Amino acid sequence: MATIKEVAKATGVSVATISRVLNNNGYVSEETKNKVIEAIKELDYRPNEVARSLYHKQSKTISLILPDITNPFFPELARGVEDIMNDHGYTIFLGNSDEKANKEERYLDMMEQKHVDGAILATNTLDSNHLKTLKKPVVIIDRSINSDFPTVCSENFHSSQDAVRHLKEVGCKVIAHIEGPAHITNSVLRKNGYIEVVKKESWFTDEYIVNGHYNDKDAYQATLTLLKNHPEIDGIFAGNDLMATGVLKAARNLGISIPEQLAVIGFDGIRMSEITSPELTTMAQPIYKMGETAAYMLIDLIEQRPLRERYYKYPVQLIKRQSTNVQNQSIN
Amino acid sequence: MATIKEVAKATGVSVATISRVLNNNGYVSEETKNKVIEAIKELDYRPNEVARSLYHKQSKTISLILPDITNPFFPELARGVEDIMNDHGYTIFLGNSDEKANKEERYLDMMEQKHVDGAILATNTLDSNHLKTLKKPVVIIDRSINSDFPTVCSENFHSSQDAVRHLKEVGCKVIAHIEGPAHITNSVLRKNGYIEVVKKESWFTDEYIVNGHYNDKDAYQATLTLLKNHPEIDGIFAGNDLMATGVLKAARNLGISIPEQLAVIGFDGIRMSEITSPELTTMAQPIYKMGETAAYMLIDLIEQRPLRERYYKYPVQLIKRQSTNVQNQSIN
DNA sequence: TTGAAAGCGTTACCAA
DNA sequence: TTGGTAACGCTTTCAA
Repeated sequence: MATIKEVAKATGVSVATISRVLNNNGYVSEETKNKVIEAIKELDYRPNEVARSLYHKQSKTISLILPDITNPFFPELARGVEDIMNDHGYTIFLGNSDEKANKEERYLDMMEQKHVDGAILATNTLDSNHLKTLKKPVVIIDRSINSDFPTVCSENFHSSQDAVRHLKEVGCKVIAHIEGPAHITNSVLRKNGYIEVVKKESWFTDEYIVNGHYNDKDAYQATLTLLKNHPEIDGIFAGNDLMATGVLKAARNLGISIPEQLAVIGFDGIRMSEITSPELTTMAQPIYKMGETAAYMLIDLIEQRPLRERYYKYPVQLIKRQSTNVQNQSIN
Repeated sequence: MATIKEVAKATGVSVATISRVLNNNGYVSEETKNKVIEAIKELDYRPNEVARSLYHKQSKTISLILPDITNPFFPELARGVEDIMNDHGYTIFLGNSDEKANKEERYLDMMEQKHVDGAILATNTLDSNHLKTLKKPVVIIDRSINSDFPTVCSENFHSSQDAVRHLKEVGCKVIAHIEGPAHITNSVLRKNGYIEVVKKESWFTDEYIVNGHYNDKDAYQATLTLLKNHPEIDGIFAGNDLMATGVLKAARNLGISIPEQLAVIGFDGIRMSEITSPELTTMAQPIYKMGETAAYMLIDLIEQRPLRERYYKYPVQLIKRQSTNVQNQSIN
C-alpha cells in the first residue's frame, strides 16, 4: 500500500500538501490539487488509519460487548448498532462476555489499548466504578446499572404486569412465572412485575416462581417439574421468549394443550417467537431500535454533541398470538 | 493513560529500557527490571496498541464479514470464530454485508486501512480478483468461491442426497424442494443433490422446486402455493432450516399434519430446529466447529505457519426428529 | 546493561 | 499557496 510520501514524491509536492487535499483544509491551488488527486488514484493510495489514530487519539471504532451473540435477542440488537455505526463511518469490535466480569474487563482493557472511541455494553456484572475510570464514553443497553450512565432499555416492570394481566383477561386462574437470572436487572424487574399483580391472589405462593436462567433448556426442565407438581396452573409468564419456547416444549411433552389448558406469554419479541407452534404471544421490545438508539447516543457522545436524552426507556408492546388465544376469552 | 515516556521518567531510565522489559527481550538487569515493573503498576501503564500497530504493521485484529448476523446460522459461526480468536489475543471486527458487493468492498477497504491482520468471509458476491489484490490472508467460510483461497465448508451435495433418501426411506413418494438463492453456491449444491436423487423418478418435474430465498417468510409463501397446486407432495426437503420452519407453518395453516401427511427435512442444524413443533429433522453442519476451524486457519496464515489443510469439507449429520418420524416407516 | 535516535504514516503549526 | 518539521507512542538498531 502506498504511503503519503510516495504520493508526494510522485506529485513533486510535499506531504503537507497531500495531507491538505486529503482532508480538504488549508489552501491548495486547483492545479496542484488535481495533480495530487491524479496521483492518489494512480497509486491507489488510501490513508493509513492507524497513523491517523495515533495522531488523533481516536479511531472511528467502537466496542460492542454482549453476553452472547448466540442468544437470539442479541443479533437483532447488534444489527441495529452496526447499521447506524456503519452509516457514520465507525467499525465495531464485537465481544462476548458470557456475563463474566473478567471477560468484560479484558474487553474494556483492550478497548483502551486500541484507542476505541467508545463502547456499548449489554452487561451489568461490572461495577460502575471500574467503568468510570474509563475515559471513553459508554452507553448501557438492555440493562441498567446505574443512572450515571447513558442508558437504553425498555419498560420491564410495568410491561410484565401487562403480561400477567393479559393472562388473566384470557381467563387464567393460576399463573406461574419462569424467572431469569437473579443478577440481571431486567430479569428481576420482570419477576417483580409478575409479583405485583399476583401477590394479593389467594392462590399465590412463591412455588409458582421457578428459575429458567434465560435459556430454553433450563426453562424446559423447570417447567416440567412445575407442571407436574402444580397441575392447577393454567397460565405461564416466561421472563423471556427463549424460556417460553422451553415452556411450550414441556407442555407438549406432558400432553398439555396450549392455549386451551395452558396459556403462555413470553417477553422480548425476538423473531423466533413467530415460528414456534403455537405462535407465541409476547411482550415485544423494539430490539432493533434500541440498538439504533444506543448507537446514535454513543456517536453524539463521541463527537461531543449534547445528548437529547440520557435515559431511554422504551414502551413494550403486547403481541397477541396463538399461545394465549383461548376460545372462551373474556371480551376485551 | 500513561505513556512509555512517563514510565521512563518515573523510573529514571530510558524508554528503550522500558520497551525491553515490556517485550521481554534484550538485556536488562534484575534491579532495573523490578523498578520498571513497579512503576508500570504504579502508573497503571498499558502500551498503546495503536502505536505498536503503526510500527509493526499488524494489529492483532481480524475482520469477520457475514451476510447478516440476524440469520440464525451466523451467530453460532461467529461465536466459534470469536472464541478462538479471543484465546489467541485477537479482536474481531464484525461486518454485515447483506450479500451486497459494495458493502463487502467497503469492509475490505476498511480492513486494509485499519491494518487488520486478516479476514474471514462468508460471502461469494465478491470476485476473487479483488480478493487477490488484498495482501492480507483471507479464509472463506460456508461458501466456496474459488479453490485458490483457504476454505471451510461442509459437504452440501452428498448430504442433500442423504436428506432426500431419508425422506424416501420414511415412505415419501413425491418429494419437493425449497431452494435457496441461485447466487449462493451451497444453495445450488443442495438443489443439485436433490435433483440427483429424484431426476429419474417418473413423477419428477421441476415444478417441485420452488424458491424460498433462504428465509422463512418467502419459504412460507412458496410452500403455500406449492402444496395447493400439488397435494400429491408428501415430502419436502428445504434448503435450510429457516425455510423449513416456513414449510412447517404453511403446512399447519393448510391443515396438513406433519409428519403423517407431509414429512419435512431441513439443512444446517441451527438451534432453532430443536424448538419448532414438531421438532425438525435436519442435516446438521458442525457450525460452531466450522467457525473455530476458520479461526485456527487464519491465525496460522497470519503468523506464517504452514497450513495443515487448505480446504476443509466437513461431513454433515442426519439428525432424525419428529418432522420425519412417520409411523409406518420402513425399517432402517 | 543502557541510552540516543531513527522510523512507522499521519497531521498541523509556523515560516516562507 | 506551499514546505519543513515536530509530534503522536512505540520498537529496534547502533553505539557507548
